[in-house]
Amino acid sequence: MATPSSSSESSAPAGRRRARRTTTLSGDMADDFDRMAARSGIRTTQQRRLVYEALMERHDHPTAQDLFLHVKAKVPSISLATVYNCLETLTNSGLIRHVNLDRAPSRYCQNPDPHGHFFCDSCGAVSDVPLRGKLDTMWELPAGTVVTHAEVNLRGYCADCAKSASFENTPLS
Amino acid sequence: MATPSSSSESSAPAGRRRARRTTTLSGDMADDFDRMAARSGIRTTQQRRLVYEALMERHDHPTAQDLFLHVKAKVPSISLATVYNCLETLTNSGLIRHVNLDRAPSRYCQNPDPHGHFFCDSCGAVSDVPLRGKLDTMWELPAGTVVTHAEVNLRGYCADCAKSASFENTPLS
DNA sequence: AATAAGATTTAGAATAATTCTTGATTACCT
DNA sequence: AGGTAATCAAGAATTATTCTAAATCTTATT
Repeated sequence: MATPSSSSESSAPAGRRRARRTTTLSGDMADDFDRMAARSGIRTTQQRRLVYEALMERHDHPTAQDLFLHVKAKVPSISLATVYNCLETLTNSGLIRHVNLDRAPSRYCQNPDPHGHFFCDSCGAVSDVPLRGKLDTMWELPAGTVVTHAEVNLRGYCADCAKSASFENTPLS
Repeated sequence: MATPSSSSESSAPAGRRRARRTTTLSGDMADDFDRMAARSGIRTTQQRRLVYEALMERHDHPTAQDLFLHVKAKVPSISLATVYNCLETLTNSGLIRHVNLDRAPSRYCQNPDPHGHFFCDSCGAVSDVPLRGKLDTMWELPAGTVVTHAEVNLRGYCADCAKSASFENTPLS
């Protein structure tokens, strides 16, 4: 009732399996989610799919609140707690990443591969940062230590802001 | 009235300048704080000195609450908000460091030099981690980006815990 | 040493992100 | 299709941290 299907299902190419799909952008993305969810051993619920898709649409590392509003526009019955639950499940399954800077509201990252994050103190932008070299060559840990999660967070001024800014903080090096 | 001076002031060796010292461990450490505070341009209050000293006594990255209880044992009038204020001032002055893992209570680090932190998910220990190489060679940022703060947080199992543990999480690599 | 001005401290209230609780709904296995 | 455990919605609860206002302290200046 809420979401009219944009094109008739019968015109879908052969090779597509599932039929009922209430709300989504492209069937491909939804299939992606279902496939990854199955591989991760988590249940595929509509809420998880919507939260996942909402995050995949964005490269700006939204907060749970951001995603909640976005998803709620399509499915008004969703609750913020559910968005938190979905994000936790997706994070634990390795499909997305959870990003924290200081005690600001958590942000979420669509890119599950190892990388760092840069936070611009001037414009507030958050961006992915490729890391040079293999993770375990970057630090020295006692033999026998097992590292399951690594997090690299940088703060400062992005190139655009740095040009015009007189920053109060001294650069690191 | 509250704090009797422990020794007569007149017997202090020449070369010492300041006189009144209410509560401290060793004069040396207090002098350290006063010197560093002066260099950083912050006021030297008794609370800041006590919080600083409490942190310097420990290598285990205590929380604000931990430090509050420790200092309160000596100076019962101190408030938790003051401990937070002092820690923020000391952090902003670069005398100590603020450490966050996920959304657990903030921890504080006595070592202001660049290094990372390792959190053991089994025993809860937090330890400093030396970083190999210079910071700005570890990641790739667009030209012109200014980095003022860098944070490396690792999570997993310390050598002791890893020996006996069957961990649920897969190691990173 | 006394004074003035502004910073800091205290105590408790307020904030806000996140988690918890409970009953209803849903996905998935057989 | 039916049974069962997982998940969801709604709102209350939690809790680390920040804010507020009045009192006190630090420091620079007499």
